[in-house]
Amino acid sequence: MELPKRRRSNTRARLLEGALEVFAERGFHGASVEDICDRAGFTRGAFYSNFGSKDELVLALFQATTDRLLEQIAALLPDLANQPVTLLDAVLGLLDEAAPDQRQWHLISTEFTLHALRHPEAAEALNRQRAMFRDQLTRLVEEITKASGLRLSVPAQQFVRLVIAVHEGARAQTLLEPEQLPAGTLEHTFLPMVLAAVTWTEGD
Amino acid sequence: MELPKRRRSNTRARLLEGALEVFAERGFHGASVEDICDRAGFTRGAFYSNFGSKDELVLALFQATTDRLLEQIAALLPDLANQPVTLLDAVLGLLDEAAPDQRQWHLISTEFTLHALRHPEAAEALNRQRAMFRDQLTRLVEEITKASGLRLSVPAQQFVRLVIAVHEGARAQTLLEPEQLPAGTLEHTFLPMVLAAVTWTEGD
DNA sequence: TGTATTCAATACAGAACTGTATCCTACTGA
DNA sequence: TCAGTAGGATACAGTTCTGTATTGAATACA
Repeated sequence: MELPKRRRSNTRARLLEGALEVFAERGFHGASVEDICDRAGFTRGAFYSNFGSKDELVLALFQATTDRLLEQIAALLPDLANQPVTLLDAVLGLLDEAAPDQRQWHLISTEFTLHALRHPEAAEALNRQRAMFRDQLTRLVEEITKASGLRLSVPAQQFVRLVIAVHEGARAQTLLEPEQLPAGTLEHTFLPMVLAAVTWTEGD
Repeated sequence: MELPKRRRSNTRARLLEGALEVFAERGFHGASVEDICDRAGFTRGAFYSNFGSKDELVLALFQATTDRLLEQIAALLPDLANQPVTLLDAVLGLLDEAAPDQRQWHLISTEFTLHALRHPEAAEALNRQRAMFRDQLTRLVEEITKASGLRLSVPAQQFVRLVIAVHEGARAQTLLEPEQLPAGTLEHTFLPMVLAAVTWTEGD
């Protein structure tokens, strides 16, 4: 059973790209459907033959963004787990490389988060995504600790939550004051201390 | 020289209150001037005799919110510095008590932050406010450490930045998943480790 | 008491945005 | 080559929002 062959079209994808940019610039509510279409080089007609409404686009955009993020993580994981990098470098490197454009990613994901805090059904979707994300990181942490014969005195999941919290909190500060707080400063200054405190060598 | 006596009116203040609520519910762009007026119990006429535009209101709201926050901190500081609480309890307690409604405060301050990331002039104002806020916390940290004969191996300012980052990052996670991550978990689990690592007793 | 002033309500004009209905073009496959 | 169709463009109607002009009521002050 074959799927019906559909005409090749990247309109949808280009609209999503445009939306990503415009949302980052003006926020969800600040971006009109027309803004998005202009950016993508289409008219609103194209929009409405691909999406039912802006809300539907937001959902699709979120899904697409999530998929890409998880893909990128999946691609990065094997390297990180095998290369001789420290646990923290692996985790922090992943956080950075998975989202190349820190600024845009921060704007978009923060928008998503605000949206989710106001709309329970969006929160569910976001939480699922974030849970998958954390799970990936948690697995990475577990693999690396196991490989190097280390043990953690707290659940790896909890440690990952901390790393994410520090990373996101620090990122906001860095984006606001790039001069005063270069990217990664807080993470690299303080997380090693935490790691040292929760880690001990097997057989102790 | 006396200021000209003006008729007593709290319309402006009530509009600001309404705006705070509506912004928290729908975000800046999502809230129309009419929404705000409805919430405050006025018509748009009242709005436009008090503010020139929504942007002007946003600025005023930010200023008012900032003033109140700094006032509240100033009121809390003396108690905290003198009472026999630990350094971390003092700092974390301040962060919590200064903003009673965590959810609303998070929504509003995150909105402000997004706005600032898109508008340099707003970023300046926000950065000034955050700098004052950090300075207050830094002073608190310095007073407490000095009083208890402790020293820090990192600048107090840097430590404060970390606490804020963890607090804000953790708050986002907690608001999204209150069950999975009760408020304060990450802070109270990990920050003591950091503090232990950067602290030593005078005369060592 | 009467006049001036302040400020919120009302009424209105114009702009922006959304969503739909229709048209047009280019590709598809027989 | 020629219907059929997918899908983007165009045109339009309705709604919502903003900002201004005017009105009216309450207050301050002479």
